Amino acid sequence: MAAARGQRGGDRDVPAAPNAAEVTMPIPPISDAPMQRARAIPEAAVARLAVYLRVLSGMAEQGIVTLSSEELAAAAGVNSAKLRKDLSYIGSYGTRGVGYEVSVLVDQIERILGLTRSHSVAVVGIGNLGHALANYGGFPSRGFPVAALFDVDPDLVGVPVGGLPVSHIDDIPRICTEREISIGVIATPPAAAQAVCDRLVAGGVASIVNFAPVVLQVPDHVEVRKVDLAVELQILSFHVARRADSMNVNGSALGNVDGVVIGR
Amino acid sequence: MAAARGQRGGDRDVPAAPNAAEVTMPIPPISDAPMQRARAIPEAAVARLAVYLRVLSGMAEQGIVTLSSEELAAAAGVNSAKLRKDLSYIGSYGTRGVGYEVSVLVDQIERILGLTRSHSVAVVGIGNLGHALANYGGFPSRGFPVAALFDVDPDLVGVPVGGLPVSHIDDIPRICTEREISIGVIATPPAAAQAVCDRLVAGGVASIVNFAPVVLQVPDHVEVRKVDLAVELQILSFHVARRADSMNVNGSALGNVDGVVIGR
DNA sequence: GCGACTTTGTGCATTCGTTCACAAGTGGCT
DNA sequence: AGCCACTTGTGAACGAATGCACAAAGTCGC
Ligand SMILES: NC(=O)c1ccc[n+]([C@@H]2O[C@H](COP(=O)([O-])OP(=O)(O)OC[C@H]3O[C@@H](n4cnc5c(N)ncnc54)[C@H](O)[C@@H]3O)[C@@H](O)[C@H]2O)c1
Ligand SMILES: NC(=O)c1ccc[n+]([C@@H]2O[C@H](COP(=O)([O-])OP(=O)(O)OC[C@H]3O[C@@H](n4cnc5c(N)ncnc54)[C@H](O)[C@@H]3O)[C@@H](O)[C@H]2O)c1
Repeated sequence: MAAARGQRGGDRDVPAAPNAAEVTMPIPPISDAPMQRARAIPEAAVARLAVYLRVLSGMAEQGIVTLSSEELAAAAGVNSAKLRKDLSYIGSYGTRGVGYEVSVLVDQIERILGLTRSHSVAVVGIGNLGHALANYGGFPSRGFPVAALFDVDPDLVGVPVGGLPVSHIDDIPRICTEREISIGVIATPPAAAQAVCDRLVAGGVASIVNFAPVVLQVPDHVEVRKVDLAVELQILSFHVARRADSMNVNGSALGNVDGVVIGR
Repeated sequence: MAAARGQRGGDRDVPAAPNAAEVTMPIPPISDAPMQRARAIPEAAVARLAVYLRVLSGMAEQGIVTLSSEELAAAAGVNSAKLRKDLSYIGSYGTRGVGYEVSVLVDQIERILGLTRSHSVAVVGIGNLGHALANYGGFPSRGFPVAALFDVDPDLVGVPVGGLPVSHIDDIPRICTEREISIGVIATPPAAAQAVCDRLVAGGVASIVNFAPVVLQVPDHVEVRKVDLAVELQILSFHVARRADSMNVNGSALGNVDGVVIGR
């Protein structure tokens, strides 16, 4: 039964077709090519642009006015060629022989990332994690005001968290529509995540960040980014194991109990 | 001054060389090829294996014994060809015409991910997020016991959180070495992250998960996975803006105020 | 035992992303 | 005015990851 697909942000992977239809165009043989179909920015580049933006904001605060791709690249932890190519996707805002003006880059990246308008966020599941998210000041200050909180627990409903009262999950569709929520954050136990996700979608939310360790099934027009701590830890574990293996010239993997890892 | 690189997990990107030296081997012309040098598993596949593992664990609990690549792929939200290729990196454990045995896959994936031994975790920065992490039961139960907590705040030092007393950050190197911490989780304010990271590295920690919105500079042998909420939100914002743009056949982007997005 | 059917495992083409390396601009200095 | 040092922007080569499609390998019913 071909089950719904969706689930954009695999983990550290960059899925291909965003919308299926419309983006790919298998048979464009003759036809008129009207305009260059808004050059696509590689998914991976978008993620890095967000990082550049933060680094640049920090630099702006330090009063830095101009910098070279080499400097920005070092600060962002990437290769300078990659950085220049990333920036080239959004236009040509540098000056050869000089570098980039910080404020110009900030403006342009914000424009591309759609940060010129703010995007209201709803957090669902006000437990340990949900509390942390609701109280976190870093979102509102960056154009992502937390405009709704939801939980199923009657003891929580009505209680203000981070200055905003918690609503009941039954009201998700109505309130999300009313408050024009554009991003939903799921921080419920795994078992509840799919149901919560469905309600968010019913409320018109097309962008979701999911902290629950489950794979959400969503319609095509909805984008899900997964944040999965357990997966992160397991990836690290994999690399640790790998490193240990490659040192295993003489076997005895289990004998190696004195866990000091290269002390430095 | 070539500044330190490092910073493994860009975001949604899959950096190439894990260890630089040792992994690639430019000139293996004649020489004896003893064994096939542990075929490399693509970085992106590793992340998915962790997801398959969780899905499989869930299935095992439901009493499912056998399943096909198609079924597992649907449950994990990926294409079945990709799933089979991912599994093929770790060996051939399926039966043609039948499928895979859940318990076999679970064992094999755990083996590959290095989950046969447990990896002690230290959390640094016991604030909102740190508390949530320290109290979270999902890590210990999956082979990642939280074995140390650190903070700079004197009021917190000594206080037990999730059953474990908080230690002072000055003791990071000593305690990490003593307790054989293999993974460090940074949940401090951004300004403190680099210093904390340095101490973890000094304590022999070679794997780090960083929640602070800063780019950490680490030596080559240390792997950093970044978890960056703000970046996730901005990526979603980008796609929202993009969708809005592509609908803009007749302009008036700002006029579209009745946020209902295809309600469904 | 045999043939029909199912599902794996993988070679291959393709698409996506990174890196190299250099021509083309820019500003400053003489 | 001309030259030089510097830095961008990008074409092109490379490499990684994805998806297709099918042969190989197995099961099941008879
Ligand atoms: N706490 C962490 O550090 C951490 C780390 C990684 C992943 N996670 C994941 O994040 C999620 C939340 O974790 P947590 O530690 O905050 O859990 P928690 O148990 O503290 O909080 C869960 C909250 O969700 C609410 N809830 C339960 N069912 C609900 C429903 N149907 N609709 C709405 N709300 C509902 C509960 O009332 C509770 O307030 C879990 O899926 C967990 O696996 C948490
Ligand atoms: N809370 C969230 O939902 C959230 C979301 C995304 C990112 N983050 C990031 O995670 C980090 C932690 O967020 P938070 O909300 O828990 O912040 P918080 O202010 O609640 O907690 C920070 C903790 O770090 C401690 N600390 C300060 N300096 C330290 C140092 N030098 N060494 C060790 N500990 C130190 C503080 O005492 C405090 O306990 C921040 O970098 C934040 O940007 C948080």
